[in-house]
Amino acid sequence: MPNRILLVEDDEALGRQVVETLSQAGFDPSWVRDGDEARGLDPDDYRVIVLDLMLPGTYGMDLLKRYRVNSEVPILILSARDDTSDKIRGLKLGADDYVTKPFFPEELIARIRACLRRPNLIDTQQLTVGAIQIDLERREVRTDKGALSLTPVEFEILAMLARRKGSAVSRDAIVESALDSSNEGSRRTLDVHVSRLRSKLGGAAPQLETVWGIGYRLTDPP
Amino acid sequence: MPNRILLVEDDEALGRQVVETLSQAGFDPSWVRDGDEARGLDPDDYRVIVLDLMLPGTYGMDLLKRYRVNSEVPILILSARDDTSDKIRGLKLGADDYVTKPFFPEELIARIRACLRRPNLIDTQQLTVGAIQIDLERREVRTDKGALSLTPVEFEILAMLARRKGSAVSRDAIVESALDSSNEGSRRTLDVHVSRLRSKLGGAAPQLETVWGIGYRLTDPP
DNA sequence: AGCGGAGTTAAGACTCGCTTAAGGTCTGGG
DNA sequence: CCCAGACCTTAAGCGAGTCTTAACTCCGCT
Repeated sequence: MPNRILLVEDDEALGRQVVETLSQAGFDPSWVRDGDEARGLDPDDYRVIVLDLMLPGTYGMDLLKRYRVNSEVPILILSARDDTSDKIRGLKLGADDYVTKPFFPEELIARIRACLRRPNLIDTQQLTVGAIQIDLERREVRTDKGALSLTPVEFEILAMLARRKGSAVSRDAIVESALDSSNEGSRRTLDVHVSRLRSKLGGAAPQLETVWGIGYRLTDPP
Repeated sequence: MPNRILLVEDDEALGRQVVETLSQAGFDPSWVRDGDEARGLDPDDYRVIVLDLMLPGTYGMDLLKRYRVNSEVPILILSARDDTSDKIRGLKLGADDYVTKPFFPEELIARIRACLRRPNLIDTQQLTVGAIQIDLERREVRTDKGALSLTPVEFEILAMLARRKGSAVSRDAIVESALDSSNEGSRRTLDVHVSRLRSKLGGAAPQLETVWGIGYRLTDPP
């Protein structure tokens, strides 16, 4: 029972994906599809609870309150990007962290690990990679030298790499997420953006590594 | 009589839903379907009044005024999403808070509880961002140079940014919350309002930052 | 060496946002 | 009933910021 995680998620596809990711990461996920079913469970049977706020039947918020009455288990909520009010209410009601949909599985894992490490913390959507700090909420990037002014494309590229910190990301994936997907023109375009990104990153530039034949990778310095 | 709530709502389905939610939450709701009927009741018999502004017969606004003449009971109004002007008028006439339709039952409950907790305060929230002070109840904005006279749209924009102080807010989100959503015409309209807002903000204008390609952000000065 | 992927630079096209000015609508007063 | 004022919207011009393309150079692998 060391790594039991409860996932409350009604979306079939997303649920399956998360369960698989969790398994691969060494967790032992239980997946419950609706709030009414989740209501009967004992939250203390789990190390972390991942809760989608948009649920049929018992609403997620309701469940959150219910669990918090007599349990201190870390609760991580999933919410839609622009539903700020829900996030706020969720955190006020005792959630420990939130992840905004859509998210990369790696991001969720990282947050869960963070929950386990230091129960009851964190509130801001910040990614840190070495000297690079990315505030997704403010849409701002800073290094030890201060804030950078990045263009939208540069920001997207960096954020994407940071979310998958440490893993190599293919050029195609980056192009698809950060550039106008309609454009399948020159394959040198990404190079240009990365080039400028590096020059703006200054001393932190070496963290943005080229993975030859694949794409790029953003890593912590040794 | 501890938790009597008066609900004035003409929509059958919505009314039923709210009544049920209120009951489950431990309140004792009375449901009246139209304004004329509600007019005869004594507002002080209730702890909170939930009032739909769109009513047949006596208009909701009328009822609101009438109640406010000789009662301090907290009044919470329901209004349609884009009916900003109604909300504004309602608050000016002494409503304590508003909930925008459609809403989650939990949200309504939370607001009612808030009303009970701090009678007549709810929307007294003052938002402060650097030198800018926003009084949501008085609908007044002041900077270190004194009070500003903002138009409804300008106020809405500023309030929205202030509620999400520090985060970048998309143009779409601002337009949706502050402008008539029916209008999807010129996308330059927001620019004009922001421009005028900045000039009225004077020295505090730099706090209203442009986030290129995204929207705007209101921040504390460093 | 040779090949192809990656980096750099500069130029042009394009998008985005700010401003000013000109209708248009609504409201309250005369 | 009309007028004046306040407000919102639309339009158009401008400047600045950003993206893409192309051409060339550089680098790593075989």
